Amino acid sequence: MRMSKLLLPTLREVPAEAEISSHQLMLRAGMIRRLAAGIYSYLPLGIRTLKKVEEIVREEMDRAGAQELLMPALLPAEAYQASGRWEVFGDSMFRLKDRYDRDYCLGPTHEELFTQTAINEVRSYKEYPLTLYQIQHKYRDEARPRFGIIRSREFVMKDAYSFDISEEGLDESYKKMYDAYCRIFTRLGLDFTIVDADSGAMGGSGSQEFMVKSPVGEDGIAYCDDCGYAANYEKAECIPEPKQSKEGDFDAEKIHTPNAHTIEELVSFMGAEPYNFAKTIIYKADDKYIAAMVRGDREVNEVKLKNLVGCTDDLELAEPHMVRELTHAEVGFAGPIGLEIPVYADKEVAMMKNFIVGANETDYHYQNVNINKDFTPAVVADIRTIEAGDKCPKCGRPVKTAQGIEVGHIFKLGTKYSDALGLKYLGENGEYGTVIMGCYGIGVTRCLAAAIEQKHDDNGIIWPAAIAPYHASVIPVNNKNDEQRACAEELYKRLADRGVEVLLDDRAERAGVKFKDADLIGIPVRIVAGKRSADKIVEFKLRDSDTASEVSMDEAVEMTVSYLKENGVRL
RNA sequence: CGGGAUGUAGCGCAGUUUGGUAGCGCAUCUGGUUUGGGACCAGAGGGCCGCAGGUUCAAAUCCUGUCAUCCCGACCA
Repeated sequence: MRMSKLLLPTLREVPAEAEISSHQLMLRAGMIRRLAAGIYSYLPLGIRTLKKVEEIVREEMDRAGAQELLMPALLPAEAYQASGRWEVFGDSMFRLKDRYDRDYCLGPTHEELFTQTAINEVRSYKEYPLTLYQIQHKYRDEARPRFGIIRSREFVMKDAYSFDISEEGLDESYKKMYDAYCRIFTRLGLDFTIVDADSGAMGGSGSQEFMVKSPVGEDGIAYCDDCGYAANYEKAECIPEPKQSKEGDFDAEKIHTPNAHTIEELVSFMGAEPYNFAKTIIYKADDKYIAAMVRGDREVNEVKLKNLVGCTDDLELAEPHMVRELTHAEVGFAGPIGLEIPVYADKEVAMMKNFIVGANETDYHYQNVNINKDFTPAVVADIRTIEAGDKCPKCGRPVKTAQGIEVGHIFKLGTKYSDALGLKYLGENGEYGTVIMGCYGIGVTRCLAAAIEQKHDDNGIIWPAAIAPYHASVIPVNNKNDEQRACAEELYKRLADRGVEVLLDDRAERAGVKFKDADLIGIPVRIVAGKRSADKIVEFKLRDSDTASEVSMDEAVEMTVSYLKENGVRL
């Protein structure tokens, strides 16, 4: 491709709308443009990269035995009404009506449609197992789109669904997808971590997420370098770690703590440590109210608590007026003693002695409180969020924590949708059985952002060769110099003949501009035709390296080809 | 949905406090000089100052409303 003809509107300055590196760089590199909040157009460079990711996903899904099909993105309401998700999705579903006032939506995910397809098209046990997938646009009216294409309202997802007639079959289908995902993300050049994830209200017997570690990731993960354990915060089991308590038998004693609402304020007011306190937090779980207790230096994990309580709808902090009504005190002075709602205490709280809690009276706390003497929790369980340095639940060594971008999620669904929609197979003895499903997603567009977040520098993107929009860039330093131009043209042709996707920067720009753009858009190989062009000596440089070498044109071609092949490019 | 911020040329911003001809840098176009890391000189084009009301002789500027965008939080199969 001649860059003089390429629609490549690079930006020198960082658009004000972009906060994180990948978003800034995708805008500056002329890959995407924002049309509305969370809705993006893909310019030539962007769609080129996106297609490369899609193609790798497609190849590996096909290799794993999955079959591609394509569902509509525009869906009638009935598709979701039978499963109940027309209501469940709530505001996050884009809804619309046709001219006859019938309800439609833009598909946020397609479990129902694939299940329905199996119902319509498959009858016999002989036709299972079956795994189907599509690469399709998804629509979710996110409460808060952000970070460019990392959380957008329209995005490309590969979603696959497996159908089996036994649990063992599901395990096999799941494993195939797991392996395919490993190959996909490896080929994409992503450094990923697989974590155990919460199955949550979906039930099911297992779920894992593929994460790219990044400070801008929206999910917290805990991992252990020693034994390989990895889980997201919702799933990571916390091993209680007793902290030194005040020993001895004391009676609970009310103390005056004016204006001390938070642990920090209490710590400075009383001169105690955060772990001498137990926080009591009032939650609203569906229509009930409950109290959660964790040690003062810990945080409640709301997903764990939600699963424990078994609430189906939302678990959220209680409104301040309800806190006042339930505790008879201002927010910040809640405690377990005399509280009339169930208390869910973290395991660590159960190990504490003579600790400090709110007194359910404004400006008062109790000290020397002891569990089962001064109050009895309804449930003792793991409800806190794991922290760096906590014991690894598998090997006991300290875990590390990181933020991760979720690029893939695989899930054993079980029979949730086949039960709801009536997906059965006819078995070999004429009996009916319920089909067991799995679902498997990859955030295709998100992978682009993850790759950029993972590898870039001050000058721009550093693409993994396998998904770079072009493999190589040939730059004649001075476009008006006939020898340089001829050398670049020849190199351009020879690389293209070898199957290399090559850009020729034939623009009437100064060398500096061409170098800056090549770096910004992250082309892996750069070959410069400069002063020695007459002798067919050119400069070879990799984007991911700061050294350049002068080589013959022949060598430059071979070096390019072998570099690309070594990095997963099929020429 | 709660909190905060911002809307002025394609992009980045100043101007708003104290109302009085709409500016700067980059980008774009023309001519010339340059040519190995975002050149220089000269010239040119480009604006419903987010939108709608209101106050005023006069509104980018003051008032009211509204819309949009971004950030923090809540939410996220």
